[in-house]
Amino acid sequence: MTTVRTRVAPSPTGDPHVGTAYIALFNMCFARAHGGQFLLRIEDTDQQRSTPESEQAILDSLRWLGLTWDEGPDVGGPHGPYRQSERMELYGEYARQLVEAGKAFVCYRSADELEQLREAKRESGSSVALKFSDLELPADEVARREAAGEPYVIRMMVPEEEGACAVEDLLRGTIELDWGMVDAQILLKSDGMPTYHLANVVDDHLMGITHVIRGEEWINSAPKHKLLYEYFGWDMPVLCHLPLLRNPDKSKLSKRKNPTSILYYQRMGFLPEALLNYLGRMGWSMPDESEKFSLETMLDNFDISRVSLGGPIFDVEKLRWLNGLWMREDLDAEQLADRLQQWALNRDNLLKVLPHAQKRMETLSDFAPLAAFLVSGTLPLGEADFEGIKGEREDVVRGMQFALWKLEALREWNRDAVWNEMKGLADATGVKVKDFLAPLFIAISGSSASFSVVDAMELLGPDMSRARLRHAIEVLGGVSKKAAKRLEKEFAAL
RNA sequence: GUCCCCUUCGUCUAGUGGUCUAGGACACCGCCCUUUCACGGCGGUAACAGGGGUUCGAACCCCCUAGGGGAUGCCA
Repeated sequence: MTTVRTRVAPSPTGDPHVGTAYIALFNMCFARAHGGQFLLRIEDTDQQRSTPESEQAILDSLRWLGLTWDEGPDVGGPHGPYRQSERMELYGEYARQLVEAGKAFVCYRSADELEQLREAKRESGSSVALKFSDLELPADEVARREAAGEPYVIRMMVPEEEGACAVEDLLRGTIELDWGMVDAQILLKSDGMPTYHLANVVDDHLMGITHVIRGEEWINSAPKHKLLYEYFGWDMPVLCHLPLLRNPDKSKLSKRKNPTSILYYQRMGFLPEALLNYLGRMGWSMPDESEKFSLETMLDNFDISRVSLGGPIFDVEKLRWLNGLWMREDLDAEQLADRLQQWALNRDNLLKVLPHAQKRMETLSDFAPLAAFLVSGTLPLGEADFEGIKGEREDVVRGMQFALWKLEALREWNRDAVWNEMKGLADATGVKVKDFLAPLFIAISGSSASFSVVDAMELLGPDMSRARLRHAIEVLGGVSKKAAKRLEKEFAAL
């Protein structure tokens, strides 16, 4: 039986990434096309990242898109069968098993030492991979550190002699990777949790995974995984690496340069079926090259060999066109009315907005212009909109860029948290809060007369708020690469 | 730096040795429809990264070069 799974890693801010949905979609299609199972696995070896909320957000987003998965031995998530302590025990056991078999070793090296070792390797011009022979400490030193209770990790043994590891990829054929580039990968971190590499191999074995379909960024670690399968004596699943979604500048799709959160597209008013359809067109085509197709149609026609290997650029323009097609062709007026209500014009949403609007209304009709910015996507801003703002343009842009960076790092999105960040920035840069907020007003609401900007940001949510700031910065001429570097330094110094 | 992957219009792609003076879609431009704007219809501009092979024949196979991306973490 074909069994595939997608590993879902929550981002630090909990945004469900379109790249995750992309990989999940292809996993699901592959599994279904082979009459197999499609499982989801939430990655939670890092407790900092993975909270019940961030896990839930991702599952909800995937469900919103219309993806479905099977209940496997472990689908992860906040109520998954393995909790942290159990996971520690499980992976710890496998790691110790390898140590006993001489396939892994305990390493007491400190971060500083590692830094020095790598530096020395770099200077000597040889490859930078750290092997057992580089890391090995004299027995008495090991004993000393052990007695002192110093933290240690478990690393895997890797071949030290010249040679290459041949890895089979479903789409690319055989790939040869030099062992010289592979270092003694940490399997178990000093906190007792496994790294991706160990968890990945162990989980996949336990889940009975037969095919691994993942992003191209994993090709280089395939030798480690292959070796682990050999060490454990397990069958290795078939590997298949999908191309990476790209920004317009061709770099790996990142939120710094592009909205990447599914929530953003949701709030922007894209239909889930259109977004999924678009993702299905990234690197893949229907046999008849049709542009618009449902998930069901994709499933019926799925053939992994129709994946093209060049990294596709995520083009919002084409997504918009496709979304328009879906709205025109697949929804009648009744259904469109329902969609609009679900999307924003529902009672809950109105009740959230009204407390801010009511004071500013004299007639019911005042509502629409007042709230328009909340149901808009990208605001039609121009440089002229910022003319009334005090200060040099350069300083205004800097302030907004700083605000954007602060907001990108913000874990919890609410009025007070946003306010604290903004107030903190204003104080740190020696600008009056009022003046600091003025351009943000324009960026967020398109006008200087509106709800308090922090209230507006709370209502708008993190993704749309950040996107508007980004847009405003662009409108004001943007930040060049050089300037960005300088600003980053200044920002770090705050 | 080193290793790996990738390379067809600006973008998404079709193409798996002859049917390719390279097809479709988005975007752009023009025309038609229309009281406006959209939608829709019709048409247009626009690509095989470069160089060597192999072959009767190469977008397709091989090699080199270039460009892009990724990896090089106690992140995934």
